[in-house]
Amino acid sequence: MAPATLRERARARGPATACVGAATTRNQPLSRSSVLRMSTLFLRTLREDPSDAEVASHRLLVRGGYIRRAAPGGYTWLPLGWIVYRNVERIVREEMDRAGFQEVHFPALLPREPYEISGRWTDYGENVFRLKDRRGNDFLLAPTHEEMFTLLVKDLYSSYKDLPLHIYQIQTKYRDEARPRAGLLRTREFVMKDSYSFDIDDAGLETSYEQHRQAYISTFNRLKLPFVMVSAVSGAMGGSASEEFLAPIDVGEDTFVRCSNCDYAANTEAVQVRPPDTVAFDGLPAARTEATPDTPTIETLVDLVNSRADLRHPDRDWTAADTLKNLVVKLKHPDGTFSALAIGLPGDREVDLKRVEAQVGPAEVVAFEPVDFAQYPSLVKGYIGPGALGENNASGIRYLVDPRVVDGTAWITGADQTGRHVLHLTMGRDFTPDGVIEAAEIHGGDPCPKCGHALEIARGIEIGHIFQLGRRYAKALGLTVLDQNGKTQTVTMGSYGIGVSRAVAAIAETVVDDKGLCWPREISPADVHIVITGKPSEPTGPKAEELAAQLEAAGLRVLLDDRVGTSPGIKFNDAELLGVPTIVVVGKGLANGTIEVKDRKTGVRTDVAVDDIVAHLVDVCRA
RNA sequence: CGGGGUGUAGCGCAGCUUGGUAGCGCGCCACGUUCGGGACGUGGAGGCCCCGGGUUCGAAUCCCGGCACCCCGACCA
Repeated sequence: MAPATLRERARARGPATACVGAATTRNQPLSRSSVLRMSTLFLRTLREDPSDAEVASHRLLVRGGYIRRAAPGGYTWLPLGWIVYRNVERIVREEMDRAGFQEVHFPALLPREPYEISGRWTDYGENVFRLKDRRGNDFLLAPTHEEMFTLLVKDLYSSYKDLPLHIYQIQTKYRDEARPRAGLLRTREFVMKDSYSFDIDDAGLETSYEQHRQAYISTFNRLKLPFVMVSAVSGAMGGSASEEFLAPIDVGEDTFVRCSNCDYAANTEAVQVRPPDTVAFDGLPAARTEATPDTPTIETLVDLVNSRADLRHPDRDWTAADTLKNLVVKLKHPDGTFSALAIGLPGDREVDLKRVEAQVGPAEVVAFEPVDFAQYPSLVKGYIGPGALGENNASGIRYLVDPRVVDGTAWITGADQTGRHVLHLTMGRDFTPDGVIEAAEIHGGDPCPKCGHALEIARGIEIGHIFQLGRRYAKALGLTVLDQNGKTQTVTMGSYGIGVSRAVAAIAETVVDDKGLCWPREISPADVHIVITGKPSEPTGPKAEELAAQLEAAGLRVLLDDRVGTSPGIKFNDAELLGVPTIVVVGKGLANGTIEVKDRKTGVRTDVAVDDIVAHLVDVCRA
């Protein structure tokens, strides 16, 4: 006699493994099996996209019940998400350990002092979460741990014999981001694996850096995360050589260039424009100042000089690239003071503030206001020229120019008088700036600094960053060791980070399709997702239970959709949304002795004989 | 921190212009039917309409002030 209600039927079906204890209303809450059961999993998939999620990883991780937003810039990991997160973390840890790095673990809550000494209590600015203890002492939630690692090594080591040393941690970091966004891609609390290397000399640092580079390459390969290694600038961390690992994905926040011909790739902030050859001054026309009425823009200026016979270029038309645009910005320094900076660049280029800030950091670039002009009477708005700029000229404002401005290049530029411009103003002969700055926007098609072929521009998610920090922190915090000669040496350091929680989102980004996620096997919450279809009275349920137990015994991780009364369409769609790489359907085919195996990624379905199914799946999953 | 958008049931949304019983779809609960691609019927539960002031006999709706979220900039793993 068939059980009367759905619930009784569910109970009647039960798991193949022994049901422990008294009858319950759930299928198997007390079973020791590690099979994940959809009937009891703390999971709710969403039929529709959440309205606040824009990027694919955010949308699908929420829809698939992997994460829930808990706070501005903070997410809760649900059971499936936490499994995925831990898989990623485990891979990172295993790769670090394999490289011979040793894991330690610091507090995230730290006192002010170390950061005060390194200068970052102020340099890090608003991005640090600061708090006070009951006595009013300052603390912070660590945004990164250079200081603590440095102090720890100082605490324990004092000989060159102890070096090199590589230590790392996997830690929750806190940054008070002005704008968290895109789900896990930019949060205020996130997990980072940060490593530090300690060496006695520069050659050692080079070696340590290279070791980390290799460890990162194998880590990202194992995470199945496509990446591009780009030259970078080191920002607030300080230091010299630095490379970023970017997953080339359009929703990423980093813009980078890569050469269409050679292996050059760089963050746009780090691109160094190759200067043209200098030109001898002999025979170059003398500079001349001309009235140029009604030329408020570069465009109108170029039109005017091209249309006036007396100003025309002898061989060709003038273009915006012949003009030298000068603009003034203010630098806001971490201590709250301001200074002015003038930038000169070809008129066909806009200023890329990110590039500027990468070079003036930790100062921030802010707009030069009309009130600021009042302080510099020699600056004529709209007609600022090299004549007024520079530390030795009227304004005294530091003047840096684009690398394309080399000796012998001639420019049309402001004459520091309203309505007047200078033509043929020649660098090195008529003016001398205080230095060079990479401020100009990089355009697709610009020449590669290495080989001269065209650059292309792409976007990426920063998943890793490696730096040669040098001695900045060791010096500030007094980390020294004695060398072979008994002489005190300041240790040189490297710092290396992987965004672990961000990597989960980056991986998700790279594996989405129109149906949902599709995890790399090692990261997936399970190896196989078994879907049971058919009426509860059919043998598909018990057969699937048996299969799940066999697969588990064979070492596979199983997610079993044992929900009763859920229509097959929902189960199929959920399976595709969740993205376990192998989907197994125990259903119709069973009558003919087959079970269907579907590859999530390719969609290819194979009917496999019941007798062969376990061996087949073990093969598929071990492949 | 600038610009734009949105806050109404767990989720997705309508209602607001023109003030008067808070609605729809999905999900959830109960019973029955159904069982290979987001099934059906019947009956239910669930709301500080973001918060605080104001106008009004009466406010989800109008006014003022906040806050939150999302997107684009600015800033960063």
